[in-house]
Amino acid sequence: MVTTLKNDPDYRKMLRDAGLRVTPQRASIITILSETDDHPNVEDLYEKTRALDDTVSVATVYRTMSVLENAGLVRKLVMDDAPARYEMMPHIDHDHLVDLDSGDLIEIPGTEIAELMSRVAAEMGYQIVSHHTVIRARKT
Amino acid sequence: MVTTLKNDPDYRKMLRDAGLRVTPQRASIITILSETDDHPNVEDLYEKTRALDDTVSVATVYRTMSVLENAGLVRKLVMDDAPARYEMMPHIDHDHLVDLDSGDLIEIPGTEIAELMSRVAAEMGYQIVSHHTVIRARKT
DNA sequence: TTGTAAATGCGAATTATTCGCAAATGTCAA
DNA sequence: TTGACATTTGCGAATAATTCGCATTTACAA
Repeated sequence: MVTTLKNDPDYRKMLRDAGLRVTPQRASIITILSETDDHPNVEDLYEKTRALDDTVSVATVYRTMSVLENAGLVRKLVMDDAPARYEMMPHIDHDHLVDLDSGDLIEIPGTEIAELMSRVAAEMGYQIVSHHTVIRARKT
Repeated sequence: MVTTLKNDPDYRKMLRDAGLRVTPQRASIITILSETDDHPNVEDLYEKTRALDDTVSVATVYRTMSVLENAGLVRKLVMDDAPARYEMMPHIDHDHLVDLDSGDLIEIPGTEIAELMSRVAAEMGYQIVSHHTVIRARKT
């Protein structure tokens, strides 16, 4: 069973531009990840994608995330004590905060932090490729 | 073989204040971690500690890092694709940058980034417990 | 000094992730 | 349109980091 994919206008181009083949599995996975507004881990992603396209395997989800991360299309959020989570690379950058009581992962709006990091890195003679910031915090 | 420990004036007090027992294994591990200026992972730490005190086991190194992290005495640096690394909680906060070409982990001097994060978190109604920032970058 | 909860070592278990390989398939050039 | 061929895939086995279970030891408060 492979239901029709909601038409993401760009995923084919995105893949092509990155020199990657457009496979049905990649299309399904990207569709799911794009339509999700939380930050799924591989297991979440695998289950949701399966409901749409039962030709995907867990290994392919892992491989796809890895390949898309290298292409700069996906961001991996490395957690302290839980499997990694993923999001489509946002056009407007943001960081992440884990609410230690609820376990929720919240996006921090605004680009201030990323901008400051770039500036500081530049002062040290570096250009940022990616940054993983996870702030662990509690409501005051 | 347990050679004499270099006398760290405070580790006993640190542990006591955190409600933790002072064991020889903890003393050895803390001594090693305090005297190291790089950011060892558990394996590094285990090997170096062993040379000083062969009563420690890997499991205890893991447990000690976990317990000290919860007590706020040690910071865990979660890496993207490598085992976690550790440092004694610095008095002056700093962030970390991985040089993607050399693999080196470099400390970013200055507290600007941490201060900005606190401010932004405060605006969202949160108080930061800890933050793990690893910037991946390349020399320009 | 002693009773007891906490900490330890050992090795087995768990969990996330990667890998090897044979089969399938996307793409590009003719 | 058709091959040719490198890429990608599924599967299950392998690996690597970390945690756990349990019997034994030990720190330390009383």
